[in-house]
Amino acid sequence: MTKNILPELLSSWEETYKKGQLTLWIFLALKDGQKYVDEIKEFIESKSKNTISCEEQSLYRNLRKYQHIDVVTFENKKGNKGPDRKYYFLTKMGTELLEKFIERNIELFFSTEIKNLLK
Amino acid sequence: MTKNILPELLSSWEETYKKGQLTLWIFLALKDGQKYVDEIKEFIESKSKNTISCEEQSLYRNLRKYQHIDVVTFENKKGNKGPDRKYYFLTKMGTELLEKFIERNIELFFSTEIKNLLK
DNA sequence: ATAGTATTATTCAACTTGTATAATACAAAT
DNA sequence: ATTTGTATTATACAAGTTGAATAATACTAT
Repeated sequence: MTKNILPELLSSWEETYKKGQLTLWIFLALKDGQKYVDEIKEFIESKSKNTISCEEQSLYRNLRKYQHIDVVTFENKKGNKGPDRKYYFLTKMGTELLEKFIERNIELFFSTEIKNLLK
Repeated sequence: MTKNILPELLSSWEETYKKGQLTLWIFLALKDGQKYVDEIKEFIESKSKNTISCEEQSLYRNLRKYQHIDVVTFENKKGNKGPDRKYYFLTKMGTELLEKFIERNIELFFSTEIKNLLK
């Protein structure tokens, strides 16, 4: 009786696949409207139908990186509890960056040829 | 006069974004029919409209990895010149793996919600 | 012999995520 | 005043991938 290793393979593949997509998801979340970390996480997981999950640490790291290069910035707001929340949003450059990225990949996202490959 | 760093940001982002997608592209290439490395490379670059480029070394490494776990295998064939070419194709498990991956991500690929986000 | 094609292997740099751990800050409840 | 819970920042390591460079091998055709 041989062990079925497909589920392991699949999850390890998906873990790798996810890498690098997080930035796109974060940007989409912020394009949708300013959000703080918890909301970004929730946005990504629900919109991706739980295909993309992410640790908050990854979000913080990612957001910090893009703050440093003036792609993302934030605004303090009071939450229900605890200290102020940082509501992140895209800067002008961030918006342009996202647009350029989408523009460059639009064929990839929507091409019927790709769809056929996936069928 | 400030330097426009958008192109740099974009290409560095895309480099990261690409990581992890290569496996999917290789599998799609092999699903399309058995191919040797040069053909796989050409397939990926043309089908992705040059959005995804890849070094042959990456293909070899990737293929080797999946050979070891019985997801990909090959068949020797003579080329026009040089030594035999290895024509790679998916094993039964490889085919199942690809199907499971697509099945799990199908909503992500085709969801109209995602499309709207990208608009 | 020589040149060209195809493959395998190793190493380093660069990057990202997951995970763990720790520290800080502040608000509200007790 | 102390404790609890929330939100954030920081650091470090493991694991994984690609790009790039380099080297070696094998085989064919000229």
